[in-house]
Amino acid sequence: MPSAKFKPVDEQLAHLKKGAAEIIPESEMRAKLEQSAKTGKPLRAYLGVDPTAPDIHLGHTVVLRKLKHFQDMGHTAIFLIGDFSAMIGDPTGQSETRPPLTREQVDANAQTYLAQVYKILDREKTEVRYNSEWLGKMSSYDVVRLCGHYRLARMLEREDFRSRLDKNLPISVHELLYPLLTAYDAVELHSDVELGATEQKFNMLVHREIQREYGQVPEVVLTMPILVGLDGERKMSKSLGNYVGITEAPGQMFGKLMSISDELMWSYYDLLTDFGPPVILRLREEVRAGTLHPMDAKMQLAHAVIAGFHGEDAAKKATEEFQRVFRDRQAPEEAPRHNLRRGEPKRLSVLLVELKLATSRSEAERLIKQGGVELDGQRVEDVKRDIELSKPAEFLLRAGKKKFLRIVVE
RNA sequence: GGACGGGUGGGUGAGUGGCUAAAACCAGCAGACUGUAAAUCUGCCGCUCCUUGCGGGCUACGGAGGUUCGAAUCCUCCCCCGUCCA
Repeated sequence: MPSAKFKPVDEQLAHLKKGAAEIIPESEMRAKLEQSAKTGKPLRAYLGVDPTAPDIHLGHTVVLRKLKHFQDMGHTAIFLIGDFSAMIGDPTGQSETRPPLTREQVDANAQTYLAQVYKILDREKTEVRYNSEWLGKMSSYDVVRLCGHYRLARMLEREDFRSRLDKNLPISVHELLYPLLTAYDAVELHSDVELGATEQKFNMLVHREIQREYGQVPEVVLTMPILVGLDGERKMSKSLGNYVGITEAPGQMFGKLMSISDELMWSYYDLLTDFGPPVILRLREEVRAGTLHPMDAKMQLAHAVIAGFHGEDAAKKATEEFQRVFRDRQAPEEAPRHNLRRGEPKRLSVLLVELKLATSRSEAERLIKQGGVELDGQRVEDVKRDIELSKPAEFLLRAGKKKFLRIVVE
């Protein structure tokens, strides 16, 4: 007899599968959902993060959004901050040993993280835990005992370890501990489901086995694909500069999202919006058939993503602004203002540098030569153009496609 | 500790005495085109000065010296990185 508390199992499962790379094993996921429906007991789903980077970008939100799905369906979402394990360093995907973080770095990162996480998760319903709570208390004996539950050969099955071993690259012994310690998180949390990016798959599979060793029913592992960055090639990451930060201004986000390739937008639809698979499929069909312009599809995507972080109004405004500036090539509604004092006429190229619209005078002149500078909508042709600053005036300065400044001479 | 290989512009990476501000590719920027800041094409892509020119000056090939009319290129010492051996 299904509880009124939860939606039908099939519906839940379909929702959870959206965008997911793998559910391991899917049959157990279904069984757990059925069990929970029967008993009225929510599932405990958790996501563990290493607070290694202070800022969250869209790439991180993929898996957070999945956790939110569990939350929305009435299950318990646990956000686990790996403050202890981060000090050890996850070897995943690292070609070399990562330097451990200090306590201070970890704490600071954790705080910024949480503040941003609540843009997606419901603060009231989220159980936040820190794994130092239990890992910090373990004795050497406890650790040794934990290690006794896993075999070296199994550990070395992991691709990263294997390839490093093959290539004679160093593997620190403590790196082997990482999956085991985080496995203990799963034990401690009595988790039913663990979420993670595909690169976490190995770790999470170890977690299952350790849970079994500790007499628990193993969790189901749900992996999400890695979000490809704006360049369309590499994973989204801050260090590669191909990211959209979730605290960025709506206009900024819109522009960045519009700059992704037409092909990439479909995976963004999948991983970053709540559009259902049938809807996305239909959009895709329409674009292919030529009845929907790819630009429109992309604007809709940008709108949806931005609405999630900044609200419907801001998203709408960003959309209109984009159309105005880039599609219709008009001046933005509100360009940032900049006041200038009256004075001697000034060389435009010098002014551009002072206003930080160009980094050097050479660059400023280059920009003018290439026709990238406009004054009140008039392209500037003359590199030696001087700007009159002797009396009060106001004009709109445009440098390149994206930079506008309303200059006020007082 | 030993042997060998290597350090070039934001990145990869060519260049082994002048024609090299330094190939090529990527990234970045601009223009054109498109109802996109997609795609594509073209151009630009160290700094600076002016008379904006296939113009002048300065800075640049790990660091410091040296050889030379002239060095990223040759020599000396130093620093750093990688691979293999112990």
